[in-house]
Amino acid sequence: MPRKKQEEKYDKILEAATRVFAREGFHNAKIEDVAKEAGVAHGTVYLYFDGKDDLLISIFQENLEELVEYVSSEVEKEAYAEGKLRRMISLQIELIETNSELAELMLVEFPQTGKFLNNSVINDLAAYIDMIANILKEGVAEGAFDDSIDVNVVATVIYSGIQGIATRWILEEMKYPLNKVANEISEVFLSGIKL
Amino acid sequence: MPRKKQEEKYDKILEAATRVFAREGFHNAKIEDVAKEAGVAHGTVYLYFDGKDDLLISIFQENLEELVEYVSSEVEKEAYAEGKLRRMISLQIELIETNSELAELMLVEFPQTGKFLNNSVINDLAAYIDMIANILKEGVAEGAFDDSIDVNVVATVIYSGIQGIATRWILEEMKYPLNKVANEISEVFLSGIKL
Amino acid sequence: MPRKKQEEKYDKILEAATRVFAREGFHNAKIEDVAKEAGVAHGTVYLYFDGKDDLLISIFQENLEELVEYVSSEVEKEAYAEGKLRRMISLQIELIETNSELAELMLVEFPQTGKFLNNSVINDLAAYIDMIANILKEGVAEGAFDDSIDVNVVATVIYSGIQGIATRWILEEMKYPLNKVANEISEVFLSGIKL
Amino acid sequence: MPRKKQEEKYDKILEAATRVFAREGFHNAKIEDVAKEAGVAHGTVYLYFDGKDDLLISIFQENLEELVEYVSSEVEKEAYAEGKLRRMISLQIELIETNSELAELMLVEFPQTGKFLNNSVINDLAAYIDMIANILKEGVAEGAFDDSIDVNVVATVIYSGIQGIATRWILEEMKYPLNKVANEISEVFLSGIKL
DNA sequence: AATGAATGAGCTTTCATTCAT
DNA sequence: TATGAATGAAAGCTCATTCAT
Repeated sequence: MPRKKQEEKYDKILEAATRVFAREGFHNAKIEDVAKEAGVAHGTVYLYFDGKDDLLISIFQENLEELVEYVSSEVEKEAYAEGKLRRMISLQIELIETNSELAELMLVEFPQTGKFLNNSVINDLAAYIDMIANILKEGVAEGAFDDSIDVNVVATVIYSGIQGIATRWILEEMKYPLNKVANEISEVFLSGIKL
Repeated sequence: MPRKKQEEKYDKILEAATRVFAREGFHNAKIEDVAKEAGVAHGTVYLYFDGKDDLLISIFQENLEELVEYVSSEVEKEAYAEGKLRRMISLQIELIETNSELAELMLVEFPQTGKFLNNSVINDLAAYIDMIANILKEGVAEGAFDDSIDVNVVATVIYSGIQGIATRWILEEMKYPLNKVANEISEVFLSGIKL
Repeated sequence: MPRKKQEEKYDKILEAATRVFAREGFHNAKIEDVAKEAGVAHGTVYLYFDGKDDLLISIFQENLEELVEYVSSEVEKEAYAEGKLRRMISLQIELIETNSELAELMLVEFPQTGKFLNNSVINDLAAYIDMIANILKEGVAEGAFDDSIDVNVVATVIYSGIQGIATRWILEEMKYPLNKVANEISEVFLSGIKL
Repeated sequence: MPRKKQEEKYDKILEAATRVFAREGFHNAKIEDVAKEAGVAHGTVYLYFDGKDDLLISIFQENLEELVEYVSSEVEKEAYAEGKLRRMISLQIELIETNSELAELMLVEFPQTGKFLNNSVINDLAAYIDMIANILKEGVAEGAFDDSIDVNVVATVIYSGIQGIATRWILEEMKYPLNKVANEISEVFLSGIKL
């Protein structure tokens, strides 16, 4: 499997796959479609990836890692937990809006196919929720958040709330701007957990 | 007279399909599997349903309708919005736990396949969220809930939060009892919107 | 995999495969060709066989067994080893001539593909050579054959001599009648081992 | 000057192909494997050969020619037909044992693929059998061999007997030393045809 | 109504071959 | 000469669907 100079092509195929899988759904998508979208012959896809499954797993891995890193670093710019949580939520919403194909794959395709694939992806997802849980713990330590909450459950609810909003938005074909709701969500959750 | 027999078989196939689709995933599942699970020949499936897609749509429709009806009627037993919301949340969680295969289908398979299918299902889902939105409106009218909230967004967040918790629970293979979290969720959201 | 009433189709496909594999060579032959030759759709082949390999193995097994049985019983009609050996050789030659496609498969395709397949077939072949060795042993016991011969080596040489003659005959596209040489072969070997 | 280098690579590839084809079987072998075994890029193979088929044909031709020449010259060192035949048989066995990969290709792969290839190879094989037939003719002329034999049939049987022994030896994965059987074979055939 | 044998479109994947470098 | 990335024909196999019984 070539890499290096040819990372260019590797990336091109991966991006094409992201678009095609999001558009057609993983199972409906054909390798041929991905190849066409990437402007290569379908055989070329197999030079860079082990097959259709590997393509999907690679998309998840390449992007989740990057995402967690980016959001983590951004969030650290805020001094207090409340700010961190707001930042995280708006960042997340923003990313979904900017990168809706990837989001669609993550939110809509992943649950369906994830079960049958390598679960390193599940671990990456867990890392993301852990990040939220850590913000909540900080808030509790700061004395800003209610200490009776179960941080893991609430973290999951927050993650899921965003995910759900985004999923709905995607299924409703992105008819309205998503960023407006970031504040609304932040308010609901913050009122819900602030002392 | 044969009517009874027929409906019996219709239901048997539908239930078998629910189980098989949840277990294998819609795309991986074979009509043959569904037929075997239902104890009929695979040809028989086509006497009751138009095909694989119709089977999935039928599952969604039959159950969503029933669900909305049941939850609506239960919720009406409560006098105030807060009680209604608590009731709705715990009922929803309970149903997911009791009927995890159906829930899995709704939460995990639907988003993936729903897009490509008849969107009457999307309308049914919308009806469910509307029901939540109506509870919220009542709460605002009662003066119990913050009137600055956008009831549609919050309804979606609540719906999604539950959905998300459940999805995670399903993907983590139902390792812990779900009902414990119903209260936690109710508290978060109610604190978040109560005056 | 259906059987029973449909053994008819099972046989039809097996015979078609024998012809096609002999004609095209196992590796060059396409399932499609076999299906066409049998007058069925290519999918049907998979109802009766697990795949291309299974088709080849099945041909070997179905026929070798039958062959060993038939030749054994025929040979037993002779009282003495010399007669048995003559009978075996002429029978073998005759069968090859009558059933040249099968013979071709056995002699030409098997060695190439056999290595990579299930070796129950190799055992069946061994059974055949054992049968020859047993005739030789009888001859030695009768005092008719030279007791200094290694029966296993000679049995293999006899088997191979026939096989080789047949292979050559097949590769030269069956230009001359094979049965004429049966006697010649018998003479060579019998003179070679008779006292 | 580059001539030397070139021929070196030609030979290196040919030898690599012999090994790989014998090990994997012609159809299972990949040009990539041959190239790797020869220590060149797979594109390079096409600078020296027209393709996969040409590679196989070239192996046959290069080696058969050499073989016939070598055996002929060796055989001529014997004065009488009987000696020539013994010499030929033991030489043949020895060569097979020494050069088992090539032998495997000749004996196991050739019949399968030979049919579909250029038949100059078949002619070379015929030349080899002719050589045996000529020895037999000499023997008859010397008055040493039975003049009632059909020299062509017997030549083929002898050739095939050796071939068969060798094939069996190869398929049984060379578990026993082959040279022991050379004498045995010679005895059987010589007793069979000597007066 | 029920069956299940048969169909064949359509997919993934492999790999001999080409050709720009 | 040598390379190896790229190509795309070709093949095996699956399974939703049909339909004769």
